[in-house]
Amino acid sequence: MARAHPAPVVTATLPLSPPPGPRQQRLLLVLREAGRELSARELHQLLEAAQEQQGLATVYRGLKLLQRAGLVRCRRLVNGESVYAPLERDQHHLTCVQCGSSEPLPICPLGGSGLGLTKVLLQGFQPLFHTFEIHGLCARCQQLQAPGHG
Amino acid sequence: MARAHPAPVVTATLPLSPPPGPRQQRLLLVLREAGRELSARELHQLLEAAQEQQGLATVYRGLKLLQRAGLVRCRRLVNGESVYAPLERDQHHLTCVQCGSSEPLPICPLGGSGLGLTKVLLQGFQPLFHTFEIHGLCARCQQLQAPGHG
DNA sequence: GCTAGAACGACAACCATTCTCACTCCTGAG
DNA sequence: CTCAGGAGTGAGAATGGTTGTCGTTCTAGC
Repeated sequence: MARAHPAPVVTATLPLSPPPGPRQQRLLLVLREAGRELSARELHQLLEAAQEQQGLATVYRGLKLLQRAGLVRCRRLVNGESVYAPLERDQHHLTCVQCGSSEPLPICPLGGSGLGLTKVLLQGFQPLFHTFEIHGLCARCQQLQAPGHG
Repeated sequence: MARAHPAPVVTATLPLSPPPGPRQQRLLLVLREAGRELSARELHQLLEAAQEQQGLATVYRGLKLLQRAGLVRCRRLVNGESVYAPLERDQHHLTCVQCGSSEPLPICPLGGSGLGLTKVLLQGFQPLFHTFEIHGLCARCQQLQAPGHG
């Protein structure tokens, strides 16, 4: 299965990248419908279940395109896995350095109103998305690590 | 080479973790003397050059201990490598999603005064360090990607 | 039908990190 | 001193997410 898609369908006003093809739009749709971040593998499996399978390499390629097009954001979990979400979902996390668990953090350092950064700071850099994460010890791991407990 | 170090030397007032042993103090010293973030492999090589070699696995173990002790921070580069720096070096970055290059960003979302977060937000979570990163396209990659150029 | 070019899928390769396990060193007891 | 127990370590294998390779398939144009 391979195609050189004839006509792009999305026409968002993006600053740089060409609009994604239909395969990438599928990826974006699945990401939007999922209530949470998805890894490439999960995305691959969900597409397979929906009988719209793409090869794993294609999923990775599509995610990279979507990222560069400013439609998808990405972060790395402690276990090395990358997880993806639509750009508009501005969600950050508390991550435990001990057990790797990750829970949502209901604040955004940029106020949720996009990137409030001056051009002076960016120096020609075109921002697409940002990641903010607080690393520390979750309540459970604090107890396990406390003296006089284990 | 193995040792069950008899007496800890560092006595910082840390909230949770026991103070690191001498091997971990070596790691921390090298990180502090280096003007930049170091990967585990670089750290391993620098120690070797200083005739204080530690096995790579030991370096990884020590970095994890230092991280949990609140003495070292860590972030992942685009290529999958983790780089480490002393906690007190509060430095964030602009990272290009295309070429992976990473340049310093002279701001901190928390104002550089440590973690300005309320306990309500943290919910029992013990913060150790934070990461903030803006992902986008560097000036070079914008030009290469612009229509009418390539 | 035929050619050129782009996208794709399957699978191999890559590489940072973690795991395993035998070994060394330290400590404490006799 | 000698011995046993335990923690820390080093070398190399194993793990696993991601990327590279390469032959195939599709579309467009003629």
